[in-house]
Amino acid sequence: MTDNQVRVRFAPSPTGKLHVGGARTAIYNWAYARATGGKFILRIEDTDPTRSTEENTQIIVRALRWLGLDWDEGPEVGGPYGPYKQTERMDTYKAALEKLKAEGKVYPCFCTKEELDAKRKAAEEAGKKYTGYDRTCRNIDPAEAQRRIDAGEPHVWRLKVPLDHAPIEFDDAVYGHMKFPGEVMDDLILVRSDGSPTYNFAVVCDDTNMHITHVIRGDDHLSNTPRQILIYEALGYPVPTFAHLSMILGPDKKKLSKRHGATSVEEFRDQGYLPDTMVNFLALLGWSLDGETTLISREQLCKEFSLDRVTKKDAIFDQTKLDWMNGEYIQRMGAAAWVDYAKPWLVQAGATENDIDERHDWYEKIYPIICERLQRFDEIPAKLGYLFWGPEVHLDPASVKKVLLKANARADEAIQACRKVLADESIEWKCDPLQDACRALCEPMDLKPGKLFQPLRVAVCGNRVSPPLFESIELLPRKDVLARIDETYRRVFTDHEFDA
RNA sequence: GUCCCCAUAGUCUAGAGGUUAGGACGCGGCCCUUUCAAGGCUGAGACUCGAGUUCAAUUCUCGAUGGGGGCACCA
Repeated sequence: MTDNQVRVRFAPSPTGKLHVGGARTAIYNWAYARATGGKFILRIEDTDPTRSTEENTQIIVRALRWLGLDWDEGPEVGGPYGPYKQTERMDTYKAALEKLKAEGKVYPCFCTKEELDAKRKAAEEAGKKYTGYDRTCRNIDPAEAQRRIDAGEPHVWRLKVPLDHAPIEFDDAVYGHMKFPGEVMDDLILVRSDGSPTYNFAVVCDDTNMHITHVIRGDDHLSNTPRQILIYEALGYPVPTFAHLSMILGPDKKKLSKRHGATSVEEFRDQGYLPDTMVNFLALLGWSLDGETTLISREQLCKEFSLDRVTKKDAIFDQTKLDWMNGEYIQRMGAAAWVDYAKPWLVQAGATENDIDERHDWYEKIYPIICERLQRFDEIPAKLGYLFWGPEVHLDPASVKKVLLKANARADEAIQACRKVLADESIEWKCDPLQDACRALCEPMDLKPGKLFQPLRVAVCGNRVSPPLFESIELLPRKDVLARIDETYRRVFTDHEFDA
């Protein structure tokens, strides 16, 4: 390890999917490491056996990979300070506990969870403030304690917090100088009765052993920090720099949760947001480059990110802005990348994977007509389905009524006139010549362009709203276009299917 | 209850002891236009409140209010 090199970590607990708040924490850690030439470490905090699963670990790792984050040490890549899963580091916590035992800085506590819960409840009901553990077991005679341990009585190990400890102070890289009164710190549990370390204990051990220099994490840990500092002090370890990040809230200013809709990276991926969008959006939710920049590349982020421009204010997750941003990225991604990324949704629209692979060029021609009217990839089936109908047309009843059956619209005439032009094989099957030839009908027929083209649009695309008409026609085979027109004419004007 | 944090338009944010308080999303209007978009122009919209410091406070201090988080053998 190089002296003074920044070492940061993202330490998720695998109890669920990767939440966007966690994702932002990961991005900030990653960007900070990249901006400072430091190391970014991924550590899995799986000490809670009831909620942690290997499957969740994989989900989180996959989500981080999808976002395009890479770590220098951690699962899948290894590193000099492994293992990078807490359940595999039990011996290190045990060693730390032994050290504290030897120095008399911890004591065994035989109070059961039930007793503690009862005391807490009683205090609350009596209207008194609960001030933490009452230190009942702190004064048990050591010999007596040992006898009870030897007898197999369940016990936890608590930190013997120095009585009348001075206020605990530290400088947070985001919040500035922090000061917590020492007397509110109770003797927190370091090791549970099953021998496993608690979060606060494991984090301190790991961050020290992994030589973490900056702990960048959620604001919900701010109040834990003084407790952890107590542990650092007891262990005689150097205290890292802390940087706490504000929370991400839902539109109702409550902690972002399922009832607000999508909350996990995975869900946003499935809705058709690009990784670049997510990184950009999350990066700027609580950090700014200059107040002007709204679109920022990974490269720039990795170059310019700094902790001193992180805001302290909680941020509301605004999916409308995310939609806009994703649209911007779609417009910039280019045809080839678009086709590759759009594959699953194109298949939903009616394409087949084989066809996409074999006729990639054709699919790339869709991009120019759709890229500026797409914000999410999951809009593809609805917006591009008509390209995959073959000779059939799925007529939208409302569009038929508004455009084809509108009184005095002369839609039947318009359709037939356009059909004649489109059937003329002397006209090249290209957007411009076809469009020009159809447009030439306007004057002799005394029809405004809209009156001529909208009926055709419905007949070909099935809907009065669609991507550009003649660009679409060019993408379709002539026989299919004519078949659709014929079908529309028959159903609407001959069979009167939509009259009722 | 207690400890801690936060406070610029609906949202994300920039900002300085004296600014016409800047940008972006969204919203309104106009232009463009065969639909929808995109694009261009344009409009409305903010410093939570109350004291104090100061020639001057939205910016500094204190208080109030509002919002958030912690106080577990969860992380």
